[in-house]
Amino acid sequence: MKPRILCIVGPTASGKSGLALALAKRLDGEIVSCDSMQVYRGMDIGTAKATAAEQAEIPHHLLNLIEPNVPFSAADFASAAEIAVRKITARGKLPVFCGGTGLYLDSLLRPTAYAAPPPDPALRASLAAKLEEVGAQVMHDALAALDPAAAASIHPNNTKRVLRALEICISSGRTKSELDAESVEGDCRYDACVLGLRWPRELLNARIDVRVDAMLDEGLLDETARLLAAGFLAPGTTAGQAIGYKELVPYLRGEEPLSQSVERLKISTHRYAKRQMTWFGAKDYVRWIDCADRNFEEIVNIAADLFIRG
RNA sequence: GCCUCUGUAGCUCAGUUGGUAGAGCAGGGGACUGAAAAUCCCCGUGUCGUUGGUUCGAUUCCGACCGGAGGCA
Repeated sequence: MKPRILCIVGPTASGKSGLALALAKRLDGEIVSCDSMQVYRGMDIGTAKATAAEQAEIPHHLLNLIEPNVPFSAADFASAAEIAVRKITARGKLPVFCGGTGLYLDSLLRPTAYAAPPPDPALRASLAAKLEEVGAQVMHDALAALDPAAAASIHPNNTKRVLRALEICISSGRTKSELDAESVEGDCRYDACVLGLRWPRELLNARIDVRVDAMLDEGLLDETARLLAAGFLAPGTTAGQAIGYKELVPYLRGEEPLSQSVERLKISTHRYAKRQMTWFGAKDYVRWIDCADRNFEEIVNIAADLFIRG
């Protein structure tokens, strides 16, 4: 018998955290964050991390695991999440996953999809150097020679993926497309109920704008300045790619007015939300709840009902 | 008041030696199998400020007018 888990997904600012908290209370659960940025310490306001008060009410897992300059991957998430689920279910509680990092949830729901070898930092660095030297097209041609199927599905400009596929071929001696073919749908260790929160685009963007302003009121600029001073916002670092910080750096450096930085932050977040909707929208394991014209109580009831009925 | 520059996509601007126009950003759609808040792909008709004139044909040249910026008084 697979353990049951509940997962709340959706774009940023869709209300996942509030819903997860309410459901955890109602269903006797504990929350597991499914968010690539909330694992980092010191990134609180900008990642909309659960507050201390919320964490005191309901236990939260997978927050504040590491410093912002430490790499973390989907597979790291999957193994940490399995440990968290074991602990939670051992106490007789329900694991309630909550977060917008689709790849991380995928790594949990489809574990064999991550059977490829882990990243090899030295190999990765040498491939990156090679890319600098010969250009994207030559790297893509090299992949086409080793793994034509993978090359056909990856655009030459998408160098991150081209390099990852090359890395898999070189370090495992097998092709990425072979390994992909071995991954099976429905191999999840859990009996997962995945609920997605959906909003019309304009309403969601308006919610995002309100939330960005609220984050600024809560001290996002100070938080950003702290990360900047600690050297965590350099391009290429993990924190340096988090939305909510990199957009404010030009203002903190005196290069542009605050209003302009804030505008860019809102726009980046709109675009991010759109990518999340595209990702989750393509997943057939998500059951959607339309949030427009419904109050919080109704949404909680609908979600609880969907979970209880299975 | 006079002179100069300027008015082209939601924004910033290219451009057409006269044959009705294209980039970046924004916006829309999509992909994603160990970096994912990342990375990448596709999508551009807009009274070319208004109005007369020249012309087979004007957004392009000329005039007037209306905005905007600067200069001289």
